[in-house]
Amino acid sequence: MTTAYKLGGRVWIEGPEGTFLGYGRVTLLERIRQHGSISAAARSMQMSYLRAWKLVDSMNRQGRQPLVEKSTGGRGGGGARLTETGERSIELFWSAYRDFQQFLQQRSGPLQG
Amino acid sequence: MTTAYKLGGRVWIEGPEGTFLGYGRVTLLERIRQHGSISAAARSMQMSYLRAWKLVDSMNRQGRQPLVEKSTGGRGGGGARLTETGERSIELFWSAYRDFQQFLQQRSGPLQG
DNA sequence: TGGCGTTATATTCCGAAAAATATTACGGTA
DNA sequence: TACCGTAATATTTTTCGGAATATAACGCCA
Repeated sequence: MTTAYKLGGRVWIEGPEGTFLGYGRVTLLERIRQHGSISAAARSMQMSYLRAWKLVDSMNRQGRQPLVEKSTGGRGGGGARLTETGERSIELFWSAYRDFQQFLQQRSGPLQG
Repeated sequence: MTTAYKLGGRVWIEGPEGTFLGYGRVTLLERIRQHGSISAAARSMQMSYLRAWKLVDSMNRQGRQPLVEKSTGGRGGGGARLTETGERSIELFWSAYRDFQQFLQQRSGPLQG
């Protein structure tokens, strides 16, 4: 048996200012849903709060409506939660992502180098 | 009319040590064919010779056979030319690349965010 | 034998991106 | 009013990949 090559790749959804949704961004959204705050979500995936905040900000600015609703102060210091748009965005990306993975799988077969 | 999102992405062919063929690498191969040397190819695409040399080395090591044949010294200082494997590798990548572009195009349509 | 332009390789330098750090604002609660 | 943990934002520090620089080896030719 000889070495097998395979097709690799990445996909993302592009918005007005570049990347809108990608693997990392959507994973972050899911963590926010799970943990209820940007900071807890960031911690849970070894991401700095600053980076997470910027990603959320970028997504909120590019979405037709905000994907994440944030509140500051109050009991627990505040938090963040997904909007309906946020939920739909997650689905939107994973759907395209799944199709892409299938494409990669199928297209890896005919790679006779 | 609302803002249109579209699907973006990249593909590459993976070999034993990671990326084997990608857009930049294959473009480099074509430039080597065109110019007859690694250094001239690199210059023609604003790439440093060092970087170009490393890419060629990586491809040669990962291919079943070398993609680029190099000679040192002599009239003109030496040079480089594509092997038959190199030619076939270019085709191999562009073929997958074209299919991927088509996938992106088609899959961008159903992006109703 | 010296010159040329290439391949080959080591080493230093640099800038941009990421990480780390610091500070302020916020608004419930005790 | 003091405290807490968060959001929000500015600033400094670190890291790391690429660029730049330097040098040797090679082999033909004048």
